[in-house]
Amino acid sequence: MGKKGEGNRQRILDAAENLFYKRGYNQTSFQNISDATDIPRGNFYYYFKTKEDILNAVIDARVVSLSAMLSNYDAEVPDPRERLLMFTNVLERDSDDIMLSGCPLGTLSIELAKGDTALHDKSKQAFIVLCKWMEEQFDLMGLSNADELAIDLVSRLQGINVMANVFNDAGYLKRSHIEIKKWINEQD
Amino acid sequence: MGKKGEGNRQRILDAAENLFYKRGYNQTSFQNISDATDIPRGNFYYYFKTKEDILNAVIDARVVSLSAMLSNYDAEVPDPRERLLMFTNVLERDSDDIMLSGCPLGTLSIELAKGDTALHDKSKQAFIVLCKWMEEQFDLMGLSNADELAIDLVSRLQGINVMANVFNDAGYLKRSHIEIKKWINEQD
DNA sequence: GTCTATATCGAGATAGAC
DNA sequence: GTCTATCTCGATATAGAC
Repeated sequence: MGKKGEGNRQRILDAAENLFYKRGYNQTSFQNISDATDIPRGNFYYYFKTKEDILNAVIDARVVSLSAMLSNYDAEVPDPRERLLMFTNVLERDSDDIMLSGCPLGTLSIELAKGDTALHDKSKQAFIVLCKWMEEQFDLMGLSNADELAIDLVSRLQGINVMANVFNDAGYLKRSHIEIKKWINEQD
Repeated sequence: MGKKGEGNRQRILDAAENLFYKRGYNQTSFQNISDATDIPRGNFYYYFKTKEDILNAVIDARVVSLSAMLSNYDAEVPDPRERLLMFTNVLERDSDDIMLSGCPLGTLSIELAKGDTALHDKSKQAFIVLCKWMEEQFDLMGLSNADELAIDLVSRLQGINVMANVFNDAGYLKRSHIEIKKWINEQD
């Protein structure tokens, strides 16, 4: 048999991650998560003390999965510039979701910035991981202002995601990704 | 004597505009607006049929005030490039609010994108006004791809605002505004 | 571990007195 | 026009049976 409970915990986490993204954290109810998992509301409290606990666990899971993805690039792709280009390509793959719901990291952090400070701070973690990784890549490319380039790249990507979300414009998204990749190739 | 009621309507609108920005639309209650205005909850329904009606009126007011601001630039500043630089300077003036609560237009649209479609569509209106105006300025500057430049500029500004909001970083905000103004001056 | 029933609260909205 | 009292609903959270 084994740990069936951990399976339930993971299912709650997966459903919450998706719903927090598609509906927003505050607009996602336990009922929504229950409907998506067929796990009754009351059962959630066996795995998580509060709704905030679920959010913290979701962010932890995101940090882990993002870190794993980036480590994978480090292992599979020798050239740091190629790694950055590959990251941009992944965003292209998710462009439908981004047009509908924006950037998973950005929209969550923006939502939480308007509420509790502790949750907003927590949401920064994924951004910090991403920025640090990009800084490493620019550093490996021998660029002196790697920290500024990293935040500039994330900033550009966030801007693109916001506009894609506001206007639901696929053409703009496609064009911008080309521009971003051009920009990455120009840095030296 | 005159229309005291319209004064109340305006006070509700002003308080709602501020609270929707600082707390988010969904996280702002009638009680919050009541506390801010000293107008009892029940009275709101004399001026607005629903909470969505208040939001629609807030967005209408923003469109009017943004249009007025831009028309004022058109009247006061002859050079279109100077107008764009002046717009950027205004954002600099609001940088404390942006670090705390993000871009008033962007964060609202992002929040509404996760819910009702009609409200999200409504929230685009301010963006459309802004993009059109910027397009006009680039057009007056004799640039052929004015439409793309306009959305690129808004995109860059949105990215900056997101990062400033996520990281509460004043230094980044200041540096980015310089870069943006450099970019505006480079376009020809 | 799992599930049902329920407590408690605050939300948007309404009715009607003044 | 203004204000109070109240309705209804859905939210998070808890208690306790199985």
